[in-house]
Amino acid sequence: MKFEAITIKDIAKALGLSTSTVSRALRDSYEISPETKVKVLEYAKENNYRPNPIALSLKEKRSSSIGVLVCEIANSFFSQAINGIESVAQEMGYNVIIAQSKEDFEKEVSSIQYLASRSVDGIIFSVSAETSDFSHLQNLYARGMNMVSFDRVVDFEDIHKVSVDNYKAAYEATTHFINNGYKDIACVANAAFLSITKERVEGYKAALRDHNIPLNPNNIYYCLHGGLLYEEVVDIMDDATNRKEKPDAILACSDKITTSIMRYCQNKNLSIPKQLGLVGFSNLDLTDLLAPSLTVVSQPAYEMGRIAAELLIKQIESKRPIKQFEDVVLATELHQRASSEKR
Amino acid sequence: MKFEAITIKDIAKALGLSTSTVSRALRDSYEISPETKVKVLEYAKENNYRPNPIALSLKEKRSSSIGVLVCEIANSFFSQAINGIESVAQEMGYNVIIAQSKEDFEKEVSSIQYLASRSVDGIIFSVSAETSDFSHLQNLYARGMNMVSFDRVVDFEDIHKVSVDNYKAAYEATTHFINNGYKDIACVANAAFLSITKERVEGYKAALRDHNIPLNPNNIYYCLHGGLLYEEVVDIMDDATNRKEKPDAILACSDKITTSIMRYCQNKNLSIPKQLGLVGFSNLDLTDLLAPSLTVVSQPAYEMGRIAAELLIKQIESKRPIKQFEDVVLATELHQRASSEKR
DNA sequence: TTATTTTACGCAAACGATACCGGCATAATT
DNA sequence: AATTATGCCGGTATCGTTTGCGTAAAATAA
Repeated sequence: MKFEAITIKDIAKALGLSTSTVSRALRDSYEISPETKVKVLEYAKENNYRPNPIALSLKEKRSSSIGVLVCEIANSFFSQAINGIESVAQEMGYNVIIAQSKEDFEKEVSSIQYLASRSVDGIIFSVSAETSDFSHLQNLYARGMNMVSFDRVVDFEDIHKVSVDNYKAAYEATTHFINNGYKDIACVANAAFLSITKERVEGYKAALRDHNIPLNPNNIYYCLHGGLLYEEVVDIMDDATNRKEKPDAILACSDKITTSIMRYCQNKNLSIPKQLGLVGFSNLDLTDLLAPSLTVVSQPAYEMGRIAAELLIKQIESKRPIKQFEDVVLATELHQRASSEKR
Repeated sequence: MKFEAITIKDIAKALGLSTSTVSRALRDSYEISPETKVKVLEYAKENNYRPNPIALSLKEKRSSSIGVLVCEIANSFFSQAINGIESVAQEMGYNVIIAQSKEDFEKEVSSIQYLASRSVDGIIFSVSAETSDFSHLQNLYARGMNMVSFDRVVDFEDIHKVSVDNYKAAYEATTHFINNGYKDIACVANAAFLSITKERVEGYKAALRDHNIPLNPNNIYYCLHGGLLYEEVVDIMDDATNRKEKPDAILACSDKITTSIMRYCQNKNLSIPKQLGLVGFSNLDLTDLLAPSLTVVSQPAYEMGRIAAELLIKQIESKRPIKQFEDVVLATELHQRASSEKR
């Protein structure tokens, strides 16, 4: 079964005109008589004519679509960010093709290949937790694909970046713990390669340093799969809670990690915040309803998506190569709740 | 700036061959000598040749892409369903274009227009809460677009449908309330037009009837915007909790409605389940961590997405028009937790 | 040697839309 | 009356790829 749309040729045949005349009539060219225009326009409307975007893409060498690569749609941060991207894309006449890496390097490479071969006009990407080699992205960028790095940014020269101040976010969260009387704060971070991980861990370390708390290297944990696997978090928590010197608070550096830790604590009957304080990075809109209500660092995901899309589309539509590259860094918000209450 | 990919023409020119020879060599045609094939293949590989899918689409009259229309990506049910759709699409060589209606009729119409004009090969759709007129969908289907109705299904003749047994889900949830000693159970449903709303309300009514509980019409509430607006739920809850005869339990028929009610209760210091029992339809994976842990009806969203995508792609690739239309109805799961504990 | 088949390739049309080039009427100008 | 201008429209190439058809050269058969 196939969906057969009416073409300019059909209109031409039906009205005894040439395709060029019909094309010009539809585009309201001055070279076409008003009567012919009316005839064509009426016939087109009656038969619900829509120009074939594929033919246009082929001719114009652009597809009016942008690709988005994220690790996972079913993640509040990314779905909100995609919402932002979509809203801008819609306004500007682009459509959005989404690809997921599932935090898997191979899948990221093939997804990028896929987007490029689907002739998107540009790509907004956030790298997977497994990605330490960026050549697939760098090569594509070098070959002229329009790209904006987003959230988990890469340090290419001359590329638009949109992210949040992860250093400050972690610094504030850690300081919040310290101010509330926590002494031995652990940090469960994402994969070590990621920009967000490095920045958050740095912020965490800096906060300890500035408050004269010695850093215990054992207190820093990394999740190679970004917490996508529950077992990953279980192993870490087993270690943390069975060590000689147990941490009294945990800074969880991603949505998944945060909820996994909460689930672990529930399963093990560890009470938050009594036995363990918890602050998590999360964009879920019901963290206030959790037991206990969760102190979170939230990111302006929708806004980040909008900005990234605006930068990308501006780049796509720019006549001359862009010289000035933006490094947009937005602020996060710390919502203080029960999970990190004063000791 | 534009991303210029290498074409078959470039290869032909470089090797002193014709485009047809190159094309056939790439497709490993028997008409091409082994030496030429090797030359072409090597050159193609070195220069990272990828066939232009747009040109192919134009020629083949198919785009190898499917459209998905949902009300909202940032909704656990739909993002899981999209995951299912994506996984099948990937396997079968299709890409997915997502459009959101945001529960808005106008936006749904324009999104459908958009998908159709983007020449997708088929569409999986779940109608918006505002949609009572289905002609935009029916017309498109009549004109030959491959379509699968999903979740919030429509009652067209001869169309694949994938949904859950909403009647039974609501029946079981209501019965669960009754068995736990609740007497006056209200139902906060989605927009009245929706198939899921009708079925869930019917299941709710049937459970009451079967347990000889008289139906109080005031106990059925509808959310025109599907709970997307918090105020909508506030108005309903204000009414329900200030009536003379106040319900002692609420069946919340969507994710958003459920969390909105929880938030309302928290704001108003209404204790769940002491003052008000709550069961909600939800696909969030942390409802067990809420305060109180939430009794939910969960849907096999991923599986639904997979099935819908399989049906659609089978239909797209079928040579002859499909005669046999599936009406797949999957089972939901009731997870009993604290929010609906025995009175 | 001649006739026939096979091998290996090129030519050109097609998909839908656009745009340059050109042409034929009729009208306006000299 | 001859020339120019203008209004209106058609022919055709183009984007990248596939494919049916045609054909030269080579290989085989007669």
